[in-house]
Amino acid sequence: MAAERRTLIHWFRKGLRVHDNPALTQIFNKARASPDKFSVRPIFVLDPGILDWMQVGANRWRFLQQSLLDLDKNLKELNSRLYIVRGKPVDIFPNLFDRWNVELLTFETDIEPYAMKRDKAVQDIAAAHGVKVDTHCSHTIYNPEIVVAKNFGRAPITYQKFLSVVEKLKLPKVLDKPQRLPNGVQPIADELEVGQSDVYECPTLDQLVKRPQELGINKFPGGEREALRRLDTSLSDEHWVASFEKPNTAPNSLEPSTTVLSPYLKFGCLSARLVHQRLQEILKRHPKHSKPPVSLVGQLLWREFYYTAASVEPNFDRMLGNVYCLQIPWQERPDHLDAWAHGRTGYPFIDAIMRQLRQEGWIHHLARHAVACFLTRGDLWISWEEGQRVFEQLLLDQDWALNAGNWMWLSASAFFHQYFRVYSPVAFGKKTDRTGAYIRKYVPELAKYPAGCIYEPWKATLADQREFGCVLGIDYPHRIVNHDIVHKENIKRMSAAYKINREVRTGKQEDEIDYDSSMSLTTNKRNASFETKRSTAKRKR
DNA sequence: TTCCCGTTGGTATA
DNA sequence: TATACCAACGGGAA
Repeated sequence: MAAERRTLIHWFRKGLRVHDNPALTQIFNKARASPDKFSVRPIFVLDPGILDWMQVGANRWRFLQQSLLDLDKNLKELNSRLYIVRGKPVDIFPNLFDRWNVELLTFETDIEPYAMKRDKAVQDIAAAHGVKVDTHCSHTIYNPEIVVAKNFGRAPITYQKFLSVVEKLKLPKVLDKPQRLPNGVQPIADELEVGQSDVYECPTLDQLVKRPQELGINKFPGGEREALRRLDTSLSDEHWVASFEKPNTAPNSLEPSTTVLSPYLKFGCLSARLVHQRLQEILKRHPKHSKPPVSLVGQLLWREFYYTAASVEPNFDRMLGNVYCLQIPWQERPDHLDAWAHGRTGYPFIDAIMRQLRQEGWIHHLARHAVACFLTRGDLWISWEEGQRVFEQLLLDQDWALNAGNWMWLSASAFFHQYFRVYSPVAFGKKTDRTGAYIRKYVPELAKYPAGCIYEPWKATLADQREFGCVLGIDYPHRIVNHDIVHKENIKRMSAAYKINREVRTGKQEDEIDYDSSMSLTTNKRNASFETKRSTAKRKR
C-alpha cells in the first residue's frame, strides 16, 4: 500500500544540481533498488533565517530563483521534482518527518557557521524522530576537514603549503547525474498539496525580490543547464585553457576575460570537482600548460584554500576574534563608503567597476583587487568588513569563505602582507585599457572625455569639461581623496599597525608598546590591539 | 637567526 | 618589453 511507503529526502541548499551530487544520488539509488518501498522528495527550504546571516541583493535573488526553476526541470527529467518548503528548518523538519514518514535525509555538508549550526539542529531533530541522516562533502574538491587533519590540525595559511598538502590527497570520484526514477516512486500528494496545488512550487521573482528596481541586466542567468553550457564554451578552446594565467587577463575588458563560472560554483549549479576533472583531461593533452596559482586549476584551488581556512574559524568574516586577521584601526567614513559603494568616488576606473558590479553582479578578480585596495589600505582606510558586506549583497558569486578571505588578502590583513604594493586607481586600469573604453561604458557621463584624461578628469580645464559635456562637481563628482597623498599616509599607518601587531604577538608588555609611534592613539586602536592578544592566544592553543 | 619567497604594484630606465 | 628599484611585510625552511 502506498501509505506504507517511507520517504527519502534530499535537502538542497548549495549544490543546486543533479550532476555530481552524491547525496542526491544516494537516495535515487536507494529508491531505484526498492521502488515499491520508497518515495523520493528532493526539497529546498526557503529559510527566512538566512537573512539574519546574509545580505542578498536583487540580482542574487534572481540567480537563485532561476537556479531553482532549472533544478526542478532537471529533476522532472529524472521522473522527480523539486519541493520548495517555506519556513525555518528547525520549524519545518519535525512536521515533514512525521507527515512524510521519513526514513532517510541526505544533504551536502557546508562549513559556514550559520549552516553548521542549522545542520546540527536538524540532525538532532532527525535523531529524535528516528530519521537517519547521511551527509556528503561535494561542494569542494577536497574535504576541508581532511586537509586540516593532514596539516596537523591547522589550516595551511600559505598557498604553497596548501598545495603541498592537497597534492597527497586522493581526488574524488565525479558522479554523473543519477538514473531516472521508476514510475511509482513519486509521492502521492500530501495533505497540503490537496486543494493547494502550488504549495511546493518554485517562488516567483516578485515573491523574492522586494526592490525590483534594483534588478540589473540578467547577463548570467542561474541554473545547472546554463552552468554546463558555460563550462563547455569555456573549455572549447584548449590552448586558451592550457595557457591561462590569471594575472594576464584584463580586469576591464568589455566582455569578461575569464570564464565567469564562479556564480555557478557558488550555488553549486556546477560541480568544482567536475570542472577540475575536465581541466585535467585537457591538460593531459597539453604538456606545456600553466600551473597553480595562476592557472585555471589554480583558481579552483584558491577556492579550496579559503574554504579550508574558513572551516576552522567561525569569525572568518570579522576582524575581531579572527585568528588569521591583523588588527587594524580602520576609520568610519559613511560618506566615503557610500561614494565607493555607488561608484561616486570621482575616480573613473573605480566608479566604473563598482557600477558594473551593481548592474551585472560580476566583476573581474583584478577589478575586485583595485576597488578593495582603494576602500581599505590604499585610499579610504575603511574596514574590509564594510566592503565585504557590499560585495555580499551585489556579487552573484558571493561565497562566504572566498569573500572574507579575499577581503583580508587585499587589505593585507591576512595571507598577503606586502602592504606597500598599492594599486593606483589611475595607472592600473590603463595597462589593459589605454583608451578608457571600459570607463565610457560604465560611466557614460565621461564618454566624451579623451583617452588622455578619462582616468584623471580633474586634469581637464573647466572649459574642456564643459566641452566634454561633464563638469566635475555637477555632472560627475570631484575625487573624494587625493590618491597620491593618502596612499603614502596609509602605508605608514599599515606599517604602524604591523609593528603593534608584531609586538603584541611577540609578547611585549602592553605598557611598553608605543601606540603613538606614527599616529594618534584612538580607542579603536587600543581595542584592536587588545583583541590581537586574544587571537594570538587562540592561535597558540 | 638568516634567507628566500610570495597569484596579479608603480615607476624610472634601458 | 624587460629590468632594477622602491622600502620592507610574514611564513617557513634551513
